[in-house]
Amino acid sequence: MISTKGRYALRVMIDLAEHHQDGYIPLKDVAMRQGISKKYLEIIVKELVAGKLVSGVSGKGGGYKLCRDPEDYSIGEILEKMEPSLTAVACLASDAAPCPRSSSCQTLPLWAEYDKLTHDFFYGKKLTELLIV
Amino acid sequence: MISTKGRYALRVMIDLAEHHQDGYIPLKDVAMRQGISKKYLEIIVKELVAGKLVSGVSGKGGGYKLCRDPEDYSIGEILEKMEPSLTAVACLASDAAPCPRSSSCQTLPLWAEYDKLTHDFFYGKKLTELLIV
DNA sequence: TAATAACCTATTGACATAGTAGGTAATTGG
DNA sequence: CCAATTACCTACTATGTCAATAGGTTATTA
Repeated sequence: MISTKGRYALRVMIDLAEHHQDGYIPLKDVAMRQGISKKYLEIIVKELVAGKLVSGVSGKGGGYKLCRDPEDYSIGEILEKMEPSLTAVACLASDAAPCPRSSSCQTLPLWAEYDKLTHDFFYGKKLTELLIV
Repeated sequence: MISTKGRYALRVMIDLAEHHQDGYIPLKDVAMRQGISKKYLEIIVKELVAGKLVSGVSGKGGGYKLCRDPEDYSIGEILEKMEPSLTAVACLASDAAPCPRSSSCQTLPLWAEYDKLTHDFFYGKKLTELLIV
């Protein structure tokens, strides 16, 4: 399941993309428009900054802004910054302990196939495909 | 994420399918072969029984057995019996509270499309595709 | 009739989720 | 130049889910 962090992050990115020409956007505005607590969004945007997806400037006239042009973001990379893993099963997560059954596991190929499907879907979709403007 | 319940349930179903000709299979045997605690499997199999996927018989000579032929099960229906929801976001779960933003939500179509992809993938796969025998 | 096996209720430790609270540091418009 | 604005930081917490474990009772038959 995609958590609120992933979903809200996507909405923040959409919001910033739609106001990309307006320079730095205060988080207050995004929170207002999206109907999400500003305090909670702070946590989320912090991770987006750490992931080099957006940049922030403090002080009056400051706010957040996309680092690149909106068309250069895929949904997949946004979600992967926020979710511990986009993978369907713990066995395939990047931080997974090696499983002794993996070589003989009859279900592993199924999960791997689904993982590829998921990855291709979300990395194939671009942020601009979700914009209204 | 698919939980252990879903993954173990699938392995139980595979195990029962591979021993389908042997009549009722004691859970002890399945637990032994799969390397999963029998106690935990009891919880899982109980739900499979409630979902009419397998049937159980008590007493000596008893055990569990698939209700239908192995080729008549899809992976999707097995997983949906065990997981609260196969859906990617809470908004689309069957027990979800109606969201006031749904009509204007810019991300909802994305989640819906991914949900369909997931559904089609897992319902398209059959249990027999995972068998060795 | 004793062994076997399903079936039942309850409990628990660990962890993740979805926030809240209250502050400090940086920057600039007036 | 300073007060308003805004990002940035650390910490805390309630709630719920997950992944089991524990200890029984009931049903069936070799």
